[in-house]
Amino acid sequence: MDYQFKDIEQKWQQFWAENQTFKADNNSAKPKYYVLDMFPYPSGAGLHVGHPLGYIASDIFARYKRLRGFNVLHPMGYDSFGLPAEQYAIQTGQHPAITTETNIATYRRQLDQIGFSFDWSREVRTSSPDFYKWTQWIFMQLFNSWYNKTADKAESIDKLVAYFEKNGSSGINAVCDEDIKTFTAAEWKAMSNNDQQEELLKYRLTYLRESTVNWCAALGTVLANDEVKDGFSERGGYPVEQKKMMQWSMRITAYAERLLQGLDTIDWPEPLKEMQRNWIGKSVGASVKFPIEASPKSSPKERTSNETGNNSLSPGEGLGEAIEVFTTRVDTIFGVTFLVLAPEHELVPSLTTPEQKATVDAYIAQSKKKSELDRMADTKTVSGAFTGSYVVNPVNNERVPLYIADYVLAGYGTGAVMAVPSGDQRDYLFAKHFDLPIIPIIDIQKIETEADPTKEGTYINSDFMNGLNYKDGTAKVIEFLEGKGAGKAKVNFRMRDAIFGRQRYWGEPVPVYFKDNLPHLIDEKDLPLLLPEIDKYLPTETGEPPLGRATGWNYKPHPNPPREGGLKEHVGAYRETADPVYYEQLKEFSRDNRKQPTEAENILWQLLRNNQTGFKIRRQHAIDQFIADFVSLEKGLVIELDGHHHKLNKEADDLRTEILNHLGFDVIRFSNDEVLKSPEKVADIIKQNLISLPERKKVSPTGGDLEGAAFEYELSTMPGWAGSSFYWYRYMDPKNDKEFASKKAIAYWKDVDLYIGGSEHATGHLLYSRFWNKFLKDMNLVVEEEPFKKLINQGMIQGRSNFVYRLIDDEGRGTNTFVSHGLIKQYKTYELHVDVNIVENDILDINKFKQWRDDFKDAEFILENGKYVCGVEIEKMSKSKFNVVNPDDLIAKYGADTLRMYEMFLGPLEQSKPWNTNGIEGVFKFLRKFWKLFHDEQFNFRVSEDAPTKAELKSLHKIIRKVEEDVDRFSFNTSVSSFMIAVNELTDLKCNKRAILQDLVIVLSSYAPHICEELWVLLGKEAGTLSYAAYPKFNPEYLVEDEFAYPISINGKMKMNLNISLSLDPPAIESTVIANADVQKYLDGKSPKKVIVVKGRIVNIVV
RNA sequence: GCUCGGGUGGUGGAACUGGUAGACACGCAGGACUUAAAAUCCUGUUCGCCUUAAAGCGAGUGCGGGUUCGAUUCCCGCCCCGAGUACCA
Repeated sequence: MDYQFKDIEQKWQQFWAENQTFKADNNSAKPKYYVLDMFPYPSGAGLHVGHPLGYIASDIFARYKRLRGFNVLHPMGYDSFGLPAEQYAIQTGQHPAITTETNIATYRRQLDQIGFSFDWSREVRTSSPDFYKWTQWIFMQLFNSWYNKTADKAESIDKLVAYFEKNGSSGINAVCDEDIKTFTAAEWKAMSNNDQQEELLKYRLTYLRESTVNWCAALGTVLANDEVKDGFSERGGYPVEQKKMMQWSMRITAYAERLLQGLDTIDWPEPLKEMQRNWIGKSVGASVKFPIEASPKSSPKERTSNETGNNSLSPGEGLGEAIEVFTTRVDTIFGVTFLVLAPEHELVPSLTTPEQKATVDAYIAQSKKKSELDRMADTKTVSGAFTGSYVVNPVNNERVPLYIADYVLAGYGTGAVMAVPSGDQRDYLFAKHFDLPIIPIIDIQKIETEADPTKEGTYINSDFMNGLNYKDGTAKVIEFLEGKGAGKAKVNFRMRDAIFGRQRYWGEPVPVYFKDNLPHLIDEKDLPLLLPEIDKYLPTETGEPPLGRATGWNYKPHPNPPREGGLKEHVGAYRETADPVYYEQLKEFSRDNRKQPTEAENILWQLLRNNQTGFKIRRQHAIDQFIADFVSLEKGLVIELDGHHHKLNKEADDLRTEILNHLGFDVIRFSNDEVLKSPEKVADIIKQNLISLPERKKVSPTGGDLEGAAFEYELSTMPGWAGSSFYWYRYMDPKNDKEFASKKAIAYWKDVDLYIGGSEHATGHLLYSRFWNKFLKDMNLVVEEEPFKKLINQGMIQGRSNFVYRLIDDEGRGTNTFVSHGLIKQYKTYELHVDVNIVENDILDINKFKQWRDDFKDAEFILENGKYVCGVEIEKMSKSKFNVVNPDDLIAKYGADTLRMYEMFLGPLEQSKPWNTNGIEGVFKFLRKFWKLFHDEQFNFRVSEDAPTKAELKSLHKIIRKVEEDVDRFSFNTSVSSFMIAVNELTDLKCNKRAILQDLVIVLSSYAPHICEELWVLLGKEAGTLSYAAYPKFNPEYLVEDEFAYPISINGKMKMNLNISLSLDPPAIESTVIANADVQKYLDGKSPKKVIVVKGRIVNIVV
């Protein structure tokens, strides 16, 4: 039979699935090899031909490693939390879990038909509770840890507490917030528990703090720095503004240095490492304090210079009395002629003199108005304002005027710079603009037209530094500043702590509840904290995140220590945690209220009492800080009756409803009039409501009885990168419900040996993953410092768009006539994207075009040479450009083996390139040719048992070695070419010998697994054994030649080839060559000056 | 601006540590088979010149220079394309 790829591929895909051929074993004597792909977000659009590129490469590699005797872990899963499913949910009301499920099914189908050797028994999904349980668990470990700089690792927060108890805060060397308190051991012990918790939060590796965040109103969420590009959201391109919000953050900055150093130990593409280095942004310099001149309100003129000296504060006296700057050129400090603060700097208001207030306020207002983008685009215009205040230069006690300007960024360093106009171009321009002095401080500096940042030469105008060079000068000035307490050497990082909350629904809930406004972890036993159901995927009316809509979603802390005894246990739990005095008061109010019901209340009560609705209803019942008119605790329904005055009170009522919602109650309201008019109708509505409501899930403890206040959960969810920051460990032991992966599994698989994915994750996923990995290492939960030893970025596959050209008539309207690309210069036309699937080799299929869209039904064409030629452009592959090529179509036409090989054949894996289907025929022909080697003219399987010839063995062993070399350096495209060469050679040799073909099947099987499995069985082997066959051993003897056709060049120009025995030495070769008649002809009587002979390579004659 | 990639036929691309530039494939042209088409097979295909032909000559890896017997490969300067990043003090 001819090559029937459809049957063959289906058959083997089914076989692999049924026999779990690629299931990896956690117990194996074989060496391990972990090949990982960046798992996809399952989007609604499905896969296009760009997606599988990396998967094919990693699959070839994984299959190859199996042949080489490795125990290969090659899993796949889905990063299935994320925005698109949620946006879709907002538009359609479809639950994101359903959308996600559907999309995953499509992905799975598409992946399966490409024939990947994934171990599907290990599939993970970040959105499934048994996965995100561990995301939450790791979050808890981070919360329970702090970073000990002395030990240079994360440690348990208990250790910090123990230290505080013993030594107070002195001597602690931690990565923490800036506003930490200093206290003694006794003071610590005297603190209330809440105060202690508040202080500890400043040390925890994940913490809650008011931070400036990137707020994207359109998406309704904050975004991480890496999710913002040029002031717009990376997803969707919506504007992003800076906003202060209470936010969860991860103290990734604790790991800045280790993240930087680790880059030198891993085999990653240099550009990617460079991106991470830039992102971390380490700069070595010094921090210097410039004391603020006393009494900024008095006019500077009133003081003498003598006073200035006296008034200068001794540095380091405390915050607010000096301005701290960070500089990488502390050696230029004698050139400081002004200081500049960011307009947002917190000291600006207090340092602005009354005379300057109007100017400063105007400037701040103006710079606030400028969008982030304007601010970046407009780097030429100099702008700023004088505050009226002065600071003192600590090295020479000179008065230095203090300005604000938006070229200083609040977010970097201290938000303040010491300006040295002679050395910094921005400072130079600023000084020119405001007519400030420019002092040269290095002898060779040239500052007539611009700043000169040179480090060469020696210092001038620099007092004690005069005459010194850069290195000595820097050391000297730091020594001076340290002696005076005015500064010290400092390393600064650009990287900020990562914001860890999103005001979104479709993400991991944060396992935290609030008590007295302080966050507390839920009990580990209560993991996973499930994502609750909500009615709409939108923020609440009060602007809370969508989780605020969840009813009955509250945390009940476990009594501590646990006690037996039903209700009383819960009462006790509440009493420990809530304000008992207030609650008692509330209960009294309730009792009073019950005695004095309004008319409406009374009428309704008669219809609700004694389970008349089928449910127990209480009246005037205290819940949290409120008293509900009526309530069913069982169903969580609060019924409120509003008098007229309530209308005036709408805001307070809404708030109350909101809080009750948080506590798990639905609220329905009736007016007194409604009840008085038809009480039965109201009672019936209440009954219907009760029936339709589900049971309240969480029964919350309160005082008097079981119901009432419980603790609110955190309402943000985790960001998209949470689950992907450890998922590679979960694959090692995906079903484990005791640990995220067992110690044993981690000890065996250790880390990822090869990781393939796109470079778009450079500063997001790949940085966060390294951070979590280092943390897990510190906690002794994993064994390697770096998670991904070797990483390869596959290039982007761009789309190749085709265009047709529509003729424009005299009135400028589009006609229904289309002009071929070669002729468009002679006509007035405009271009239209045309579906690339109805274009072949840039020739439009006119019939398909007419069917493509209704309005083209009667299209006419102006052709060239009888054909309609389309225009071409390289663009991003996207639906709207009609240039998406779907792998399904190609598989249907050519099969998966052809697609796999063609994607590799396209060019080097790491290079970006446009997709072009033009060459795919060649690969398909190759596979048919390969198939034919095993078959006779009538397609009967026929393999000879004869001994192979030397030429056949040579072809085989060439390819054996080539594939070894190519796979090792991830050069898959060159292997494909070599396979073609091998098959061409064997076809020419008419080789159908088992001794050759059987090995060839093994070698090719990682690239084209289906056809090889089929031939393997035809060769009489057991089905399924090919994947674990031994890769043929390369024997160099088969490649040894007796002769070599030496290229003979004269003065470096190749003239001819000469067959010479390889046994000859260079001198013998030389004489053979010179003696040759043809060579003599070229020499034309001249005698050679010099002859270079490289054995087995070349002969070059110089004349 | 800075950092990192990359410029090779009509196209995708190959060429190991400096040693026959253009492998392999697409496309194109011509031919065979066929009533015809598809499929398949064969031949040619860097450019220019010369030639009936065989053959020959010259140029050529973005541009200009250098090192070398010999450079797509190494060095210097420049141009262009792509990616990342940006008042980072």
